[in-house]
Amino acid sequence: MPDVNPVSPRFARTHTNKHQPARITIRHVAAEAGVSVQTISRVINNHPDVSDATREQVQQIIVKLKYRPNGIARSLITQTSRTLGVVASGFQLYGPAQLLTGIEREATELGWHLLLQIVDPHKPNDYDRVTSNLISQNVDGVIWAYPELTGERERAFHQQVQPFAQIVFLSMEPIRGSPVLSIDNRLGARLATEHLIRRGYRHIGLISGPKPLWSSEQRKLGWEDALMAAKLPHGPRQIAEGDWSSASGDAGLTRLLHQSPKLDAVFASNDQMALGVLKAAHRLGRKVPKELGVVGFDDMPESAYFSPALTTVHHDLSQLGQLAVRELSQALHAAREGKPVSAPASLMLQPWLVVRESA
Amino acid sequence: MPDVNPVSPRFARTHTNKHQPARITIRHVAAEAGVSVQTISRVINNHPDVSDATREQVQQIIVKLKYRPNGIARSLITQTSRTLGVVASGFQLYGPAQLLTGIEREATELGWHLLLQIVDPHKPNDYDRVTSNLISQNVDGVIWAYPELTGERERAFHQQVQPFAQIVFLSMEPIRGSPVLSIDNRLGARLATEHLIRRGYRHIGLISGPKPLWSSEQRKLGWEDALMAAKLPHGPRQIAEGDWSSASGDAGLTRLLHQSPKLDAVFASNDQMALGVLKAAHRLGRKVPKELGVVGFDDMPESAYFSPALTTVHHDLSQLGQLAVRELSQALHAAREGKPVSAPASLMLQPWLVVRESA
DNA sequence: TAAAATCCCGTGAACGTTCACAGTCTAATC
DNA sequence: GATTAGACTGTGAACGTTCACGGGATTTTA
Repeated sequence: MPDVNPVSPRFARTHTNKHQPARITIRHVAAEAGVSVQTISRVINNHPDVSDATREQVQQIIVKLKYRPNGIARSLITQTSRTLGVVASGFQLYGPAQLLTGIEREATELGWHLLLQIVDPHKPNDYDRVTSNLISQNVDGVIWAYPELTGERERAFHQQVQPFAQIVFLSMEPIRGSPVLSIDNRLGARLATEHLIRRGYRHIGLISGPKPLWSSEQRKLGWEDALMAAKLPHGPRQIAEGDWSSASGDAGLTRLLHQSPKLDAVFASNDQMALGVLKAAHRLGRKVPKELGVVGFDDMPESAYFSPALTTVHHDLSQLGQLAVRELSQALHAAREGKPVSAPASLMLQPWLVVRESA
Repeated sequence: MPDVNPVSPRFARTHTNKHQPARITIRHVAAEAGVSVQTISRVINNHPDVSDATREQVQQIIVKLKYRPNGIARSLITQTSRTLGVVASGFQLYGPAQLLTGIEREATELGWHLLLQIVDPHKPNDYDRVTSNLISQNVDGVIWAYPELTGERERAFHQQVQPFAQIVFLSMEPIRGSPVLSIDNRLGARLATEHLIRRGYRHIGLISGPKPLWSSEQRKLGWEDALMAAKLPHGPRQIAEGDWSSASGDAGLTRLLHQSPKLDAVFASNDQMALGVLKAAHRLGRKVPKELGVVGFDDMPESAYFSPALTTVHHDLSQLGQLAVRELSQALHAAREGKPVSAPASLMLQPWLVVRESA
């Protein structure tokens, strides 16, 4: 625990609410302009039924008084908060961070606010809390970016939230009645493994992600697909489960080489674990790529600067996030205008292989 | 002109949400329980003046009807949204992602919602948009985590938002009237550089972060501090400006060695650029640490797995984020209860050096 | 020229909750 | 037995906005 040394002796700024100036409301503006509140409302919402002269004058007064419409009051009456809920697992890892970046960018672009809800998988009640929060805050739509394998919780969530908000699921198995957008993890893993096979490697191990995640499972399946097609071995002794961290990649390769010494290549389910693999290989004296082929998954910007530069699978999670917001936004606007709403479509983005030095 | 965001370009509110079941309100619960709405309100807010029998019965009905209080209506009357605004630059880089992780964790822990506002430094009007959004959404407090050097925009923001919300600034120069929490970047950089000096390196270059950022500037100053104290050279030819990316670290070292061939060590202002430096050194045939000492800044989890393992400066931005939320939360609660509020204190967290193989 | 349409603006209600206050009933006190 | 205190519950207003509707003045159409 680092020490926390106060730099200045506490700003003693007595901050009593009494000094806070009263908030400027639409009524103040109306009074100042000598018109009704409804007219002000029409101006700030760009409704046509206002004369140019009045509009001009009102706008000046708005600037002068520094009036800002109260979004809360507006939400209450319009029954829409212009907010999207995002359920995610945090953004420390590269993938989730990319995803959120894309979501965030597109959301501000299209004028949506974001209500972030991070789920702690270790707390069993966290799903309830998240569900409650989203409903309480009247979100118009939800992006579920927390991909568990079972789908049970997702279905429960879906059932509870669906009446209030449109939902888009990200990176998980298909769910009845709601669209799912995702990367084709299975294809990506297959491409990676096929590349290793083409390069002549014959005993190809897998460092998988955490078991309960759908993306982990899919990448494992892709690895199996390739090995089965090539009639190469793919038993449980060739698999080590990691947790996405470099440390787990290092430990994984160590264990794998111990279990099956003939191993000559590894597909790591993300780049950070691949980095751990490179490190372990170096320590154990296995030259990459000569004696050990390594392929990762993610294509983080850093991967090109590993030694040796990492061959990996590129995918664009930021784009996936953008698409999710766009689809959701379109569906919501359509719903608002009473159009027959076609829910957002499911889709899968295709990853591709980036060949560098490690295989 | 403040951004007066319209709710939507004229929508025909057919409002035939025929498919959507009407929302369950506090009135439904009251009717079902045969009591007044006020009693329901008291139950959901844990007010004491309710008999145990009534409370029990009401709670059952709440569960039965799946009633969720409408946070928007509540915010309107209580004049508090239980929301903190976070102004940041995105979370693609390690530092900001760590910071947001800490903020996020502590916020959910203490029951605050987060309204994320990402500023695009290239759009000049983005500050106005962010300010408007924060005020419109009635945030109770703001964490400003976007550290520019000038402080001009921050001061303008401070002036506009201060009447409505308590503000905490992160990682920037002190601002009159609001607390600033930060890492001691200057100290960290000095520690890094002093270590290089102790190890016998004499021509020590700097890969800096982007100019306009306060943290970049501070790290540069720390580097200068150490070199000046040791009476070693520290001219502009020893500095290359990067953009935090590995690519810029690579390019930076290349340029630096070109400008001053006697260079025998580099302090990179973050670990990702340090990775680029390691790569460039490898390509140019300079052995690390023998012929070139390298120290980074951040201590990302991956840095221990670089080759060679990176000597770097450790700091805990996640903790900084947590502290920011905690301070803010305390100040806001005190203010709510009408106590004389001492605004959150400014403080600086101390980083420390982690010695590995690269220096 | 009368009727209809258009433009512009205002009025009262509503969204779903909490606040301030006013009550009623029972138990305790003098 | 009257008074007081305490426990519990209800009433009407308010938060700041938009909605549905109404209506007068002006212009267009029949």
